[in-house]
Amino acid sequence: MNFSTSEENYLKAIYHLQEEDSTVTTNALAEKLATKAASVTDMMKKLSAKGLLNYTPYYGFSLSAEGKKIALFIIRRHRLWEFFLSQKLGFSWGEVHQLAEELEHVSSKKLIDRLDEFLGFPPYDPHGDPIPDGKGKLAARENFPLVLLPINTVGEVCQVTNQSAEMLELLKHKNIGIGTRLEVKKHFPFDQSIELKIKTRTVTISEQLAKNIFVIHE
Amino acid sequence: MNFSTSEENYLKAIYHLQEEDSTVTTNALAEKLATKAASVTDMMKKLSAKGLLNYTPYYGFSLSAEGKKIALFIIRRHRLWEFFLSQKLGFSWGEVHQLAEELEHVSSKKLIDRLDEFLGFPPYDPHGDPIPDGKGKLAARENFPLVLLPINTVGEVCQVTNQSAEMLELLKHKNIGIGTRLEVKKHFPFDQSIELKIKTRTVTISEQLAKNIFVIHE
DNA sequence: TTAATTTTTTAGATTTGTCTAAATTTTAAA
DNA sequence: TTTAAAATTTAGACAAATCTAAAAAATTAA
Repeated sequence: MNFSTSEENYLKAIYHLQEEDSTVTTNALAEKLATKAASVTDMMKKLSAKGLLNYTPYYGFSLSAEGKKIALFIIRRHRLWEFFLSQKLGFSWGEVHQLAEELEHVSSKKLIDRLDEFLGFPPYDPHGDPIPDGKGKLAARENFPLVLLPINTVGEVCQVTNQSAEMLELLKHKNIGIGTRLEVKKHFPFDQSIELKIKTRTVTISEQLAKNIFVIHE
Repeated sequence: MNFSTSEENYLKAIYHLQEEDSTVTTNALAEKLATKAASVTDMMKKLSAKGLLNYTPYYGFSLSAEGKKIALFIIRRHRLWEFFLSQKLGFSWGEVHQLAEELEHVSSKKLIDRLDEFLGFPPYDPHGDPIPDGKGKLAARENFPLVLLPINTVGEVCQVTNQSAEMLELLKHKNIGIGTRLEVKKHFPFDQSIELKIKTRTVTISEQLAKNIFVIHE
């Protein structure tokens, strides 16, 4: 089945709100979509009639199994485009979201599967959010060495191997610790050093150091 | 200014019809867009009010300078996406058009300029049609050696250098002559030989031969 | 547990793009 | 040059998605 841009935006928004609360209210959704409660009710009836929602008037709604499946495919499209924009076209972290909002509504499954392949089946988007695979499955959140974090992508430091005093001194000097959120800005091929952005600071670290820092996407 | 998908489709269709006839009729446009004459008239009033058309009721219309400029930018988006789909995602000549129809309506100028750069500023799309540059200029139609024709791209043989009897014999055998339309399917890195599609046939030619065949896009 | 407040839904209007059917204008034919 | 045919426009209706204002239901507070 095929859905309008508006229907897709509603499904996606409901999915995201459900991550926090399993049942979503009319007002919460209206705020998220920058629209009015009355408009939400209208759309809920429509999506409900299509079997994408469990909806009890006055008591909120949640995605049906089918609705959730569709939402995940929309999110898949969104995050793959974000990855493309960031990695291939060099857009910054902040710019990709808005553009992906538009691209995500081009719904050809074949296009998205080819794009996925072209990008090397990335498990996370530049914001660190997992990208549903061709079957709608989300990658489990795993940690991996900082050197594998793609350009323009955000990670959170979760582990540091090699706890020598020398290394800890260096980390402290650069103000990097467990929980630090950092974004990879550049890889220098000459020495494999990496330029990071931490909040507003720009920091360069050696390959040796990067290999010992583990991050999770976030 | 920003335009709806529908307005963009009308502008593009008028541009293409104008290539054949400088003034476009209501019925011709209705047929091209698979819609009704009455709908066309409605839209003509709207585009006319926006200054994109020269419109005399009952006497057809043509794009204003501004309308033409916008049409060229839509065509730029369309053809760049076609090139991307063909060259990067491996879609065939026949598949790219429909997908590009959807992608072309994502209108961020920055996105398209970055895509253009990423693709290496291609002057022609896979159908051989020229891609307007960032200023809306179309490449002049030039001939170049077959070896430079990108994968999944159509060219028309327009010149054959080295007119030795041996070469002409080979060309005749492969049924290639001036005016032959061919599509490049594959480059084999091992010997630089090229696999072509000519109508429904698949033909392989050597690098040596390909260097002597000149084509124009289209 | 009743009244006040908040949330949600309904009713009716609006905009965009489309349609059919009727009216108008132009073009072609007798 | 008048009439018939074809093309175009107008008028009025409809579907999708939205809005405001009013009504209905649920929640909270006295």
